[in-house]
Amino acid sequence: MMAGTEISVPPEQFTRIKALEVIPEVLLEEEEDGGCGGREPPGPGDVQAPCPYGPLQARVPEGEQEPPLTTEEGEKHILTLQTVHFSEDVQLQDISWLSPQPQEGLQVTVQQAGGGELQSLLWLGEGSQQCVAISIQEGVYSLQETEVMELHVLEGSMAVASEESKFVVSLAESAGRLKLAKDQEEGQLLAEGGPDPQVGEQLFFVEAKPGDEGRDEIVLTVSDLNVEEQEDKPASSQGHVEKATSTKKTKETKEIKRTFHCDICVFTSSRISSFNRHMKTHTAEKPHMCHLCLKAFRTVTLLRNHVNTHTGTRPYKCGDCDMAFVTSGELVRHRRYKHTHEKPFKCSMCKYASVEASKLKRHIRSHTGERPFQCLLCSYASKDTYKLKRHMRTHSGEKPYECHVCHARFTQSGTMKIHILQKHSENVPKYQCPHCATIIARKSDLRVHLRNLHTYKATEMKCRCCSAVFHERYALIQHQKTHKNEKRFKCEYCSYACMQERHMTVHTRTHTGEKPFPCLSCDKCFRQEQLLNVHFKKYHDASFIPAVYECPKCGKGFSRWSNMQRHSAKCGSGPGKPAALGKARRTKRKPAVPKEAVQEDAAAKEVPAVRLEQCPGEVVPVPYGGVAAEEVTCDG
DNA sequence: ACCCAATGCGCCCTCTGCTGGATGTCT
DNA sequence: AAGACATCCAGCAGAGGGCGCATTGGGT
Repeated sequence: MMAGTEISVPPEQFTRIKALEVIPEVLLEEEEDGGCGGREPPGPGDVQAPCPYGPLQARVPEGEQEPPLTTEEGEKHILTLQTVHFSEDVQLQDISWLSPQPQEGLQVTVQQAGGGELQSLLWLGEGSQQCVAISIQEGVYSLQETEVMELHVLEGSMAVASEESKFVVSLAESAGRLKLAKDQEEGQLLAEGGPDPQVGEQLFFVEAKPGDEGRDEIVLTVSDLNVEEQEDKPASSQGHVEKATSTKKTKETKEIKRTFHCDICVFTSSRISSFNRHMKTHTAEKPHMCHLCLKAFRTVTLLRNHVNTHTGTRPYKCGDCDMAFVTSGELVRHRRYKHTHEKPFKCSMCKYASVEASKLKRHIRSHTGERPFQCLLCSYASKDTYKLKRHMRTHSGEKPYECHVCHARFTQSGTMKIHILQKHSENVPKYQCPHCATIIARKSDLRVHLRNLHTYKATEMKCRCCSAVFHERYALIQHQKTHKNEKRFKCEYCSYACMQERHMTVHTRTHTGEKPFPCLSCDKCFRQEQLLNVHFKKYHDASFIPAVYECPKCGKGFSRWSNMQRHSAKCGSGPGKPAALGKARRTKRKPAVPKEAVQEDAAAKEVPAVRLEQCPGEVVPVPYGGVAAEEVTCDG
C-alpha cells in the first residue's frame, strides 16, 4: 500500500520534546559506540541500518542530564510531537512482515532521498500520508493524528534492563498493535499477538491530542505487562484491569498488583475506589443535588463545598487574619502567601520562588519564551490565558472598565485606576525629578524626562547665543535662559542696544539711510517690510478696513489700541474692546502652571550633567496635593 | 465509603513599564 | 504663525500574587 511511495520528512520539525526527553543511558552509550542500541531487526527484508535518525530522535538537550527512566508502572513522560507530512524525499519500504495486521499498521524503513535510511516503526493512518510519530531513540512510532489510542508494543525483545532501572527498546520480533480506545476493537487487540512470556513486555500507552502550534501532545505511559485478565471488571465498561508483574529489580518477587486503566484517558490507579471515582469524571452523572439552587454535583464533598458557598460556611479560619476558607488546602496556601511566605517551588534559572507549582511553570515561560496561547486574529501569542483574553479586547474594542465619575471607559482596570487617580482625586501623587525641580504626574513620564533632559550625550550641544557647549540638554536650556533679556547687540553709531540681531539690522538702517522695501504702486521706500505692508494696505488696497478701537465710555474711535487706552484712562472707563479687527487675535491658552515658576527657580541652581545610568534609580513619589512649588526642593 | 491534604487548572487582579498621539508652552 | 519640545494621557503587554474549585492520593 505505501510501498514505494515517495515521501519526505521535513528535516527539522519532527519530534519536539516538551517536558522530559528520554534517552536511556544504555542507548546513549551504545550510540557512542556507533551501534544502534539493542535493536536487532531479524528475518527477511532486514532493514538494519546505521542510526541516521537525525531529527527523528528524541534527544536530551545538550547540557541537560536526562532523568533515569525506570520501568515503574504508570510512569509517564510527556513528549510533544509534530505532525509529519510525507512527500517526495523519503521512501517507505514495506516491511509489513513485522506487522501481523498490515492493513492497520505498517512497519517501514524510511528512505531519505539523500541516501540516509531512517529505520523506524510507523503506523500510518489508512489512506493518509500524514502521521504522528514518537521517537524513543530506537524506534519511531506513529499514531493516527488526534485519536486517543493505545500503542501496544508487545514484542519479545522489549527487554528490561532492570538492575539499572533502564530499558532497552528493540523492535526485534516486534508485533505492532494499534488500538483505538473508542472503537469496537477494544479488548480484542490485546489478545492478539500474545507476548513472549519469556521476556518482560511493556505497554506503551499513548494519548495523542491536538496540542499547541500544530504539534500533537503525546502522553506516553510506560508500564509493565505480563498477564492480562478480564476480572473484576470495574464499574465503568470503559476501563480495563491488568494484573501486572513488577519487573523492577528481581523478577522472583513476582509481586502481583492490580492496575486499573482508564480507557478514555491515561489515568491509572491501583485502587478500585480511586478508579471508580475517576470514571465518574467521564460521565455526566451528578447524583448529588443542592437543595438551594438545584445545581448537581458528582460527589458529596463537592456538594458540601458548594452548599458552604450558600451558607457562607468557611470552616478553615486563618489564625493570623480574618480570612476563612472552605477547604484546608486553601487555608494552607493562603497562609503561605500572606503569613509564612513559604515558597517551595524554586526556579533553577533565577531566584524566583513561588507558593504554587503552576506559578513556577508560568514563570519559566519567561525564561523559555514559550507562548502557547496564540491569538486567532493576529500574530500575537501570550504566555498565559489571561493575557490572551486581555489582548482580544484590542480586536473586539471592548472596554469593560468605566470611570464612575466621568464615565470614560478603559480596556484595563489599571488604566482606569490611574485615570481616576490623576483626574478625580485630590491628593494626586507626583514624581519629582531628582536632578531638577520638575514634577511629573507619572513615573514613566519622569523616565522620559530623564532620558530627554538629563542624559549625558557624547555630541556637544552649542549655545545659540554664545560659544558655550553642553552635553546635557537641561543644562543647555538653563544656560540659554541666562541670555534672556540680555541686549547683546549694540549699535556702533549710537547707544542703542537690543536682544535680537534682526532688530539691530533694522536700526542700523536709520544710520545708513538704507530703505530696501520699495512700494510697487508709488515711489515710496521703507526700511522695514512691515511698514511697506501697512502703507500698501492704507493707500493702495481698496478692500482694507482699518481697525477702530472704541472707548467704552464715550465711544470715541482710535486707530491704535495704545491711543485708545491712554484716552480711556483719562475718561475713567476700563479698557475698551476693538470695534473691528483686520485679523482675529490668537486666543491665549490658559496661563502657565506653577511648574514653570518652579523650573525658573531651579534654573538658578547648579544642575550637573548626569548620565542616565548614573541617576538614582528610585523615584520618590512626592505627595503633591496642593504643595506650593517653593516647598519642593531640588536635590540634584 | 469517608475524610483530608495535596495538586493542578483557571480566573482575575495589581503593579509595572513602554509607546505614541494629544495637548500645552515656548521661541 | 509655526515649529520644536515637554508633558499629559490612554493603550497595551509583561510579570506575578491570590483565590476558587475540581480532582487525586492515601489514611482510616
